[in-house]
Amino acid sequence: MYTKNINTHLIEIQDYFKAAISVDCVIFGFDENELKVLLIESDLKEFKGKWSLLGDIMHPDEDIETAAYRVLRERTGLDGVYMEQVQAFGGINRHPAGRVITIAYYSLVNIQHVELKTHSNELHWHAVKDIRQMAFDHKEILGTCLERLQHKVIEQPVGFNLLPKKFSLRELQNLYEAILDVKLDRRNFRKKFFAMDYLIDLNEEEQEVRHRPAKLYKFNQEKFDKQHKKSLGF
Amino acid sequence: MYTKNINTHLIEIQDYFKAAISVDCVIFGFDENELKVLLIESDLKEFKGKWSLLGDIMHPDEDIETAAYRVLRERTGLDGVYMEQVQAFGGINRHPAGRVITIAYYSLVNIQHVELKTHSNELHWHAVKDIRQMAFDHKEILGTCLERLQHKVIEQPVGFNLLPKKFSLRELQNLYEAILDVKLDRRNFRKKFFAMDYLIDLNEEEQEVRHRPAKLYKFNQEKFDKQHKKSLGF
DNA sequence: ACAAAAGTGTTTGACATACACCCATGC
DNA sequence: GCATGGGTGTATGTCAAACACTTTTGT
Repeated sequence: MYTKNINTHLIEIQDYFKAAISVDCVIFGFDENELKVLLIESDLKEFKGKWSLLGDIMHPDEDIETAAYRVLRERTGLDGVYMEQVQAFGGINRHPAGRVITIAYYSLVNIQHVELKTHSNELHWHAVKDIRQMAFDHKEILGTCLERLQHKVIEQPVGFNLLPKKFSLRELQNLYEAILDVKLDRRNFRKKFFAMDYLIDLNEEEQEVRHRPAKLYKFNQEKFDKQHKKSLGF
Repeated sequence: MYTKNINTHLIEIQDYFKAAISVDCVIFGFDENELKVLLIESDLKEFKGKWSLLGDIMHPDEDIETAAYRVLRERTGLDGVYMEQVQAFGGINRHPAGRVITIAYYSLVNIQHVELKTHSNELHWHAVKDIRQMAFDHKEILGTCLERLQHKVIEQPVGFNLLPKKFSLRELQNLYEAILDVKLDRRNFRKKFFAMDYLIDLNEEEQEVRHRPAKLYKFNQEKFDKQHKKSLGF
């Protein structure tokens, strides 16, 4: 028995250059105390009326991550935001047009910074927990990305990317409760974040609330980056 | 500005079906108290004498995971072993033959069960920590897979897949020390595993050691599966 | 008897959990 | 003054870390 191997035998490859690669972006936002995701209405007849992730075919001259950032930029106008590759999805019949393998990314954006392009009125933010059906295998992709985010957010303070620069501890807690779908104890939550020591007290307060205003903080990104570099052994 | 989107606009896709998808398997084994990985010598002129992961082009009629299992089976004769997708690698020039996106998997095998095929004398087990250079971007892929394994092994007891059915606690500890590249306290390690309660005492002992023989255990896979199902909400 | 590794318990500190009251503001 | 959420501390349990001596076997 002879085993073909792309890494050792080149000649036979050309027959195989027939697949398409796409990227699909799970763009998370946070608003009204809910985790949201940006979706577009599919206009494929196969998925009429269903919602779809934002994706595109990867161009021949860009690498995968570049394609994912391009999709994000084209749809939200944002650049340089938090993004992480999750995994590839490649079921044989996942796309009606042929064999399309998609690489899923999720990104965390400040929903206030997103200005939906005027030509994109078919774009909408959806509460993640209310989503029932989606086009393609996008429900599965969304589920996998959400799980990854849940894991990530308890390991590293990436949640700040979903918040405005200035935020109260209540907002931060609401965020974590929305992502993890749990209720958290307020005092213990505060203790944990103060102990982490990534919060900078801005000596400002909430405005226009009809109760005692909360103090505002910002995330100490520089300190986090520095400490994280260290832990990576640089 | 108009944004092409594979999920909504089909007509333009055909131009893009020109990429190849491959799978690359990081096949981990454990022997002589070292974490090993199964590699093949590359015979591409570009990578003469360099070592390469085991991979192959995905066939048009199989999904990605099937392709990965096929590579594993063809190279090791093994089936149904532990495997996990890690992520896609798709740098523009990562493959000399053209645009090849590869999906990386790692798998954990009992190295004693692997019978290297006779036609595969170019296959060798390498100690992970001794590997310097590899063909393609395989060093990066290996590194990413190792990190994923390190994460996984502290969350779930997947390490058993690397050991013989019967093992001593010393072997188990050596395994964890090799994977995580740390020294562990023997008493705390034993405590932790006994507390997990996934070890079945076989009432057998090591043979032919020139010191007090250790007791042998096996992993209670059924119990683990049952508890894990529960935690997934089934 | 000696070498070599197996086996075992206790103490300590750190961290997560649970829980209730006073405070500042707008109305 | 009342409704609303902001802000705080303590007690308890759980878990990880540190640490040294006895036991069993082969030679």
